[in-house]
Amino acid sequence: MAVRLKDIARDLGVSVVTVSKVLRGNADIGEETRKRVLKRMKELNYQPNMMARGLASGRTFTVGLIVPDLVHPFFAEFAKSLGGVLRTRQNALLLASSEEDPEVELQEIRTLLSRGVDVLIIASCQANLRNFYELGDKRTPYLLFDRNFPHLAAHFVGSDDVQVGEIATQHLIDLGRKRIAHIGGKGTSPAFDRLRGYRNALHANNLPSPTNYAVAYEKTEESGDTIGFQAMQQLLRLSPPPDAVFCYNDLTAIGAIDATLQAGLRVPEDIAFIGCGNLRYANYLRVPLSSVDHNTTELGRLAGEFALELSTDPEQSPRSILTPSHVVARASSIGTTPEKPTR
Amino acid sequence: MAVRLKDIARDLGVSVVTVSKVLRGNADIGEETRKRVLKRMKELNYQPNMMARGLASGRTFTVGLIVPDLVHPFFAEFAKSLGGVLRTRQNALLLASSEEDPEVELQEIRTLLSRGVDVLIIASCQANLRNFYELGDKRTPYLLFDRNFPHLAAHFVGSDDVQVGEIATQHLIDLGRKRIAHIGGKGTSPAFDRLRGYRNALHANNLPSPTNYAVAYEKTEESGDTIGFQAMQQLLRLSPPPDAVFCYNDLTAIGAIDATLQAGLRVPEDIAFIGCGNLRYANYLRVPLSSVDHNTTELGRLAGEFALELSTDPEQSPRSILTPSHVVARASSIGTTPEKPTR
DNA sequence: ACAATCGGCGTTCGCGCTAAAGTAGAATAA
DNA sequence: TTATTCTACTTTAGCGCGAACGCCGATTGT
Repeated sequence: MAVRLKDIARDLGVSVVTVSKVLRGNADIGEETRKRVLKRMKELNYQPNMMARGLASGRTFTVGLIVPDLVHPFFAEFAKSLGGVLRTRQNALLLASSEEDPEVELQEIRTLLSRGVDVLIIASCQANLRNFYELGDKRTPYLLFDRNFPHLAAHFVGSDDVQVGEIATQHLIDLGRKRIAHIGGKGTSPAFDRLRGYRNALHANNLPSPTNYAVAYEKTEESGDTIGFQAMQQLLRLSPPPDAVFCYNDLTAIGAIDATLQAGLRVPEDIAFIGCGNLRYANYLRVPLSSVDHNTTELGRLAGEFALELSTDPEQSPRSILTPSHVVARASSIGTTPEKPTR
Repeated sequence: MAVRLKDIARDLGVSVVTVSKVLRGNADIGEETRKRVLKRMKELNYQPNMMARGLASGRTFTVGLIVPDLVHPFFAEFAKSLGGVLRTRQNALLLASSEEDPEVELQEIRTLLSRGVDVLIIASCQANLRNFYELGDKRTPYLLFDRNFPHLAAHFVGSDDVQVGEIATQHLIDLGRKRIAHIGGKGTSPAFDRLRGYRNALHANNLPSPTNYAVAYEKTEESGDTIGFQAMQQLLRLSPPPDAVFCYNDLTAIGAIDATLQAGLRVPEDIAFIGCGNLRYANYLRVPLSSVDHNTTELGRLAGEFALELSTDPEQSPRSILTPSHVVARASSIGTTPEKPTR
């Protein structure tokens, strides 16, 4: 087995607790003893057994994260950034994916709780709040991200999605577009809020917002390209068709642009597009894609700080952190590719 | 606190061990008692405390995974697939990212071991084998993936990268190309093996393989586009320049194609390209990109099965599982985009 | 009839660690 | 002096579980 406190204590002729105290930086140990213990720990390459520590102390220095889809660049980047913050503070990340399935999500919540995570960060794929009631009677604090439940008093970290909808739409308006459509998502707070932002912007500029210009689909995250393609075909049949489209995400935009080009129209001359997410490859697409960047790395960092705070002090009143997003303009809206690739 | 075995035992007037035995499906419990216990477990929504179980039994039903980069689609997809397999078998996934930094990797190995993972799966970013010596004296079995150390007798799961190099190069040869270059990676086994496959294919077809046609760079994973761009500019200065290029990955290919187009050449008429990884967006790029698909989901599944096997039976002699890859041809090599998007 | 067996359950112990409560001796205070 | 307070430790008592073993009454075999 690995080295235990007991081994170090035996070697040095002190008690296990003394060694444990040195490990945790407890004040009431003499300088002499502390040095001897630390020296021996290094020599033996001691690593504390977190299970034992967790059992005894109730803290595991582990944060749980549940995302709907690991492959999605947004969640992957968030997880990466979060993991970086946790690592510098000696915490581990226990990561699970719910595959956009509420049943799986529930199971993963159980799994993580049974592993004793100190905090649970979750982008829930649920419509209702069932799973969180179950969380309620536990001691583990949780932190929602990306997807919020307005009626649940919970900690939250995410983009300001109303603002996302506003700046994306405003960008199209600023380019002189008048008939702006929206291909949106369904059933999640970002989808809802971006739609609201879209409407806000149209209203603020006295532009019409015909109801058939705003369409909403499910599964925009997994198969956005197909959905964008179909949705755009639908929008193209309207008369007049839109001259600009704000898409829920980049994949949707890619599909929508595809449909537009196949219909013999030009992008952005006939129809301009903007997506969300600022995909890594946005600049290398057939039509380089304008997009709203969510500053995901910063989001992950903030979530990490917040989570660590919650793990030392779980009893805080609910707090929301919203980060601002910004538009990255490329050919799909402004028509000329910038000299330098923009990220 | 959460429900414990003790609570159930008290409620039913039996001993804790009896309840524990029911939980684990131990044979020597009467049908009557078993039913009562299971019923009460459901009522109280009992979840075993994995830390306690881990301490007492030495098994945690947790698999650790360390990848160099979570955001990389290959690793993300692998992790997703692996996590799926583990979930169906009641195992959890403890995920860490080494950020391509051997120091971080070492720290993450320690972290995961101190959490008592039953198996450690790792795509190491190390050149030497230092970290694994440390692993050696522990009891935890480990499973390398993607990146192998030929001189280390270890379990391995990954693509057959020699074959990857061969089929990619053969694809270009089959299209009639004669001057085939390779923009490769550096310092990892896939980079080395793909280069070997490339050479094999050229040799088997009696084609020349000038040494300055095979270039190798580091950091191809993180900033492949930039590297591909620069590498291609270099290759274009040769005389004669190549008429086809096999790129280490898709991002490199994207950069290389960019350089080619900027030089006023046509893809694939003047130069054909093939990458590796079969990026989700490969079909939507300026030039839809031909690529080698690694069947990552299957790879993750196999790794999951292997890991579970190792966790129940750690003392196996080293075994390697290599999965075959296949070419997905798109415009960057064959010149015409297929009707249906191919994935 | 009596040992041998077996199904069904309980007891004991300890995994590696920490929180809390000692304790012995030295220093300080009244 | 004698009580008080520190300092630097040690002892005790679990955290929630599982492995190993123990035990008791009922059945079986001869």
